Amino acid sequence: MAADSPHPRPDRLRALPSRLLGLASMRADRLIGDGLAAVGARKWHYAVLATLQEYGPASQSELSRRSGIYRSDMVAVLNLLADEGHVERTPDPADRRRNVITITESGRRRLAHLDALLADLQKQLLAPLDEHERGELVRLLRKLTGREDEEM
Amino acid sequence: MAADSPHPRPDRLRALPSRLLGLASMRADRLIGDGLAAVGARKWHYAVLATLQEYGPASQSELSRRSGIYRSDMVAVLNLLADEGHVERTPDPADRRRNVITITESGRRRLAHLDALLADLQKQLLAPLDEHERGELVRLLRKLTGREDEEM
DNA sequence: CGAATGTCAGTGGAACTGAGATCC
DNA sequence: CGGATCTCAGTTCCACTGACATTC
Repeated sequence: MAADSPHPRPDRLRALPSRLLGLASMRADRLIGDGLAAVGARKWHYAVLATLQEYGPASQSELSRRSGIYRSDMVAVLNLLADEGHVERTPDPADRRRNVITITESGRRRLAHLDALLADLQKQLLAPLDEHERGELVRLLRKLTGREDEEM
Repeated sequence: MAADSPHPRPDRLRALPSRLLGLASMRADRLIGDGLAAVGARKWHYAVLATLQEYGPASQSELSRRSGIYRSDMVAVLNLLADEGHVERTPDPADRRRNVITITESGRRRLAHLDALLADLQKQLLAPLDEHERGELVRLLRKLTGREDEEM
């Protein structure tokens, strides 16, 4: 435990915000990823379904911008969601470059299911924090990522 | 928190702690990664050098446990650091399975340099937060990752 | 023409696994 | 012998890039 330098800063690693963020994020990813995998889903599927539900039908590029998924990767995600019947991909008659993506009834049910699951997983994730601290953490993270002014 | 009602609150994605953590972590990774790359370093190199400085010489397994890098990946990191002369890898006479890793003078200088760089990058990362909020964020993250009780 | 769209192939980093050789 | 250590090969996942044909 004894450091060997004349002025040892104890544990610079542990105090590094970037490192703490990485650690916390990795745990969250694991928890959420495992939870979703248990029902055969991935976080991207949830992201797309939720975005569709909240913003309505959209082109693939719009979906990309809104959900943060690259439009190259969006293709595979939509292929899967379409195969499962959670989403419909139809050509846009007004602009033949575009596909219009629409959530289906099956997709809505799937989303509701995932919503409940996600809520439970978030609870597990934030278990070490009390009620006030959870709110604070979310507030700070939103401020940090430049999203504090967006309406909830 | 998460609404699963027929009238969903806008932006469940944006409010998801796991997602905010991921976003913040990704930005931090980018910022720190780019900053370190600008001087030809990677975060693992810093992690290893800092761990050596604070805990003293150690075997590769010990280094792995302390820094969180997998044993398998540690090999490549140490190869690089040894090539650059920042670290010495000598067989342990007491246990010939082990290598004893020691930080060199050059490694100490490198670490000091990276320390200054890292401090600046953390400042940039936390720029959106005021002084008190930065402390709070670190405290909450440490509590979340189960590190709040370790001595600083 | 330039710009946007959907698609596919591929890169690079990081986390992780498995196995083999060596040694306690 | 079981178990730890170092090493290498390889896998999986993710964010990201480049290129291409089509359409506006």
